[in-house]
Amino acid sequence: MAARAEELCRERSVQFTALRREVLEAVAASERPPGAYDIAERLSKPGRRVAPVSVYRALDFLMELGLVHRIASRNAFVPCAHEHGAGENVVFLICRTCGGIDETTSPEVESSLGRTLARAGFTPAHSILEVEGDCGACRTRSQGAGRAGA
Amino acid sequence: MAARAEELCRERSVQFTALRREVLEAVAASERPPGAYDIAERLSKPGRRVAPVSVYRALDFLMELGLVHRIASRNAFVPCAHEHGAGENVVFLICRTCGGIDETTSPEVESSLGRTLARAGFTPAHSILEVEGDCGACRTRSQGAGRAGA
DNA sequence: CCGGGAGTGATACACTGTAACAGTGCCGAC
DNA sequence: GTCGGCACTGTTACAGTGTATCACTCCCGG
Repeated sequence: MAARAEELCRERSVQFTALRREVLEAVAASERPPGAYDIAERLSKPGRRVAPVSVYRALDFLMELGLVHRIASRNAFVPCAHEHGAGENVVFLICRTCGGIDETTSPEVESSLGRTLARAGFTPAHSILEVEGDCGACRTRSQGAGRAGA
Repeated sequence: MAARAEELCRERSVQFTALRREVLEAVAASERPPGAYDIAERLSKPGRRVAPVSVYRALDFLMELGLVHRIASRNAFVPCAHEHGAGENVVFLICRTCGGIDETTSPEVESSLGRTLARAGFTPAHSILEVEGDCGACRTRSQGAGRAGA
């Protein structure tokens, strides 16, 4: 993850600083997509306080690079699971049971959305597609209940 | 707008109170999609203060009925422009120039999204699709500039 | 009259995000 | 080497968004 970030930063001649790496790692390491304040708390230790505003700046930077996505419906952040550049359409699958967020792309959705927008005379710059529901793992787990081992 | 709301409330045996009507009308009357605090301010007059919390309650109620939608990327609310019930998929077109938000539906997008989700083993409960860009009116206006009359 | 539920008012608070300014370190110009 | 500029981070303060909690009213049925 950090390796790709470094590469991207070299390409664009921007700095991949320690704080930015730490924020990226914090996002990547979290079970559930953390909020900015969660990240700030996580990075703060006795003797070193990371303010939310610093986290926001790092997150903005990482989002610019497409390394992190923002989940608008949750005010949370997820590491980008693919290697798409910024600007590509992503579908976020938000599990309301486990709280996990998966990411997928769909050329099919993208093209049909493109047609719909064209029909409406709308020029898209950027879109958000978030679906809340139940992920396969959680559904299986709840159906196989009663003996839902470990 | 209010007529349809009253009908819906009768059907479901819930109350369409004065406050709820006022909030609905405030949302419908706004040029730009207002935030909850905007609505609260709008409904407050000397001698009568409507607290944001009351507005939120009314908005929750109205969203339940599908009369109002929440724009997650803007923390704003729009009146529902269609007569779909809750649960139907809607695409929001957010113009970054005029700030207006248009609403459309697309069975095409809906079905392709459905297939994508099925492929991912994900059971959707509810989805958010918001596109930011330029609406036709604004694009025309900026291109026809220089003589952009009234 | 009494009890209970729905709705609202009011206050306080938690959470999310931004503005503004100061300090630091790096790097090129001189 | 020193100066000045730039990018980055720290710090404080604040604006904006949303929720918890309790009190009160109103209505309605017993």
